[in-house]
Amino acid sequence: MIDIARAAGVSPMTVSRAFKNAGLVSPTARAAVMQAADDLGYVFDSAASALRSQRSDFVAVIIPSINNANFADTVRGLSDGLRARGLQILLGYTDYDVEAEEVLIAQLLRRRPEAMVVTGGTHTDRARVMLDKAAIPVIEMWDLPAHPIGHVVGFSNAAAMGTLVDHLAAIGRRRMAFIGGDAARDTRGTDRRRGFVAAVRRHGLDATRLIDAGPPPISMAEGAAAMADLLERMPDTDAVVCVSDLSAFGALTECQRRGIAVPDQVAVAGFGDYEIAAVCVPPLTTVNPFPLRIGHEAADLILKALDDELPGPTILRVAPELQARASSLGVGQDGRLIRR
Amino acid sequence: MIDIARAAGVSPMTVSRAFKNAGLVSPTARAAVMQAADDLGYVFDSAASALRSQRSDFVAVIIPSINNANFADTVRGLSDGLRARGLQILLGYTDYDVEAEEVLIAQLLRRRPEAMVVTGGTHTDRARVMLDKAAIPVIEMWDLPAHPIGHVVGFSNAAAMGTLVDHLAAIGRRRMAFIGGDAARDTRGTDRRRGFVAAVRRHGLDATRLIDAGPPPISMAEGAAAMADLLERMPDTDAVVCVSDLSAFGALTECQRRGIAVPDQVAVAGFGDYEIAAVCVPPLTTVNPFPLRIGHEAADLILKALDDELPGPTILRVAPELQARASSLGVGQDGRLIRR
DNA sequence: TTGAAAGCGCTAACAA
DNA sequence: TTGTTAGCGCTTTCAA
Repeated sequence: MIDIARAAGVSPMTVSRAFKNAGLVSPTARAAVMQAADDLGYVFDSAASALRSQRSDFVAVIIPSINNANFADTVRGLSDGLRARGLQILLGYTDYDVEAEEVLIAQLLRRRPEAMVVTGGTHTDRARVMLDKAAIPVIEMWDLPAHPIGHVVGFSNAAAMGTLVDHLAAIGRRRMAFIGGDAARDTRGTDRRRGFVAAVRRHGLDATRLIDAGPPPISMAEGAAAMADLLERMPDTDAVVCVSDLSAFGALTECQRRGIAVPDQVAVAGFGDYEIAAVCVPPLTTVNPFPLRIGHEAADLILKALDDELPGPTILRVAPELQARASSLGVGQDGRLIRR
Repeated sequence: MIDIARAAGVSPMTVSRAFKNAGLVSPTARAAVMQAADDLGYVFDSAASALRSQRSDFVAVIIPSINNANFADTVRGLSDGLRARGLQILLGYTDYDVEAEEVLIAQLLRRRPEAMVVTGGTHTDRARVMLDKAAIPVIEMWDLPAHPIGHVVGFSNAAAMGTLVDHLAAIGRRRMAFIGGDAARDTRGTDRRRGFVAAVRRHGLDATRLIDAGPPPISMAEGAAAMADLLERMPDTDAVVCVSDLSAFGALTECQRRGIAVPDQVAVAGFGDYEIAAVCVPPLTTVNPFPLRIGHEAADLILKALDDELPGPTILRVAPELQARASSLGVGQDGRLIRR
């Protein structure tokens, strides 16, 4: 910066101001600085800036998996909303492991992010302490934690599953099964299972058809294997709810391979409204949690929190929406959806 | 750090050394430092460390889209390989736009990454100049650029497509079509189209059945729409190659909706070997580019480059593999694949 | 609108 | 194995 200052015939401070593009520098000076910077191939050093100003312009974001279209959409929403303010995302993923999350939080906090976004409300005690002490805005998303750390942008996974079960009950399904992951790890998956069981019982139906498909995330292939298992053990099942659209698609294909009619013999439903749900044949009944909107709202919340415009911890509900499609409803000759 | 030093009864330098966990500190001193740090809730400041040591421990990685399972796998491979050395990924995505890439490169270079990984070999002139001047290891991946900037981990998209066309020709397909994106933007997609045309011509066949499905990435739904278009305009087509498995799956579903038999009437093939290709019915013939391996190899290359163990620019080929499945071959009564 | 002085929190370099 | 000194490249603060 000193070199640029010399070349432009100004002080380093003017160079600094020119790069912050506030209106605090004369157009002449700015032009001279930019010219010199270009000539000398100068690249601004954010680390030095961050150290002195105590503003890193980082927002840390932790998601369970980088390989998931829904979380990717949320990150896009965050990224879009934060970019306008010059905030950059520092991304980490946990592979659905709270211990890994703790390590990640410790690591990311060293970079002095201005805010931290985490997925879900389940964290280790140490993770909670670290986030508390960090004294930065914290946002939990994709859930409605019973004991939030800071702000929240999410929805009740259990309640959303209830909506799906209500739909299946309304179209006459009585022997519903759930395919999901190992209950211990993926808390959102566990919440969905819990919501399934509660809703099925509420309808006075049998809530014991639960297939454990292993540790999350449940892949398409694992969904297919779980469906095979289910069809062997409980062949009279007339509806299957899967923890996500990906496993639901796997389950659907298993039905196709076995010549089992969907939805005539068994209805199939997923969660997430991934693109595949709308495109596959038949299209999948599912629940849209609006991942992009979650990202946008989280970004908004961060910007407001950084501007001290939030009076206290804010809980923002993004209501999921049922997408009833042919995998549960059936399609008539005229192409319109019909009930069983 | 001064506070920790005081509390632990050592100098700040010893605190610094303890946190670098080299074997340069006595176990006693280290324990005292860690205890004090824990008591005081100290969090190491990477920005200050980066400024003084001129080592950011960042590796910048630029991919076209964060919402793509293949690129996500490559990022996982990179992340796994770099984590062991304490290197953290700074991720950016371009939405398949070279201008956006240029902006991103400028932004990321301000963070002083130790290396930069970009996708493909097409960049703006300014981007090339910036990367040159940055004087850090640069890796281009997912392609074999004609004029590499630095190191390369990739494959020829055109050649890989040729393999697919050869396979279709070998099983007797003669009227092949290609579904892909707007030629101007996605260079890997364009290379695949080019490879398709060249290979089809090599077999003495008509290479004019090219469907433009719009700007990349081509979604499942866009693949379905393109297939509908193709079936209307050239109903005698007996094989369709899509720029990716996602569009290929969309095309497959369009055939299912129209009652067109795959592969009997038309073979469908994709690119990428996404999970859906193996799971859908019938499973999709495709090409596996080994995205995770690309990430691992890129990470290896970076570590070697940072250790000055690379004599010069290195070109690492990761050979893609044809995955011939039932969407092109057909399945006999015994479940084994048969030719047409 | 511009500049001078000081210092953010670490670590390189050197010394003991 | 430990400590001292100086300074990384910016920006805050204050003054002109």
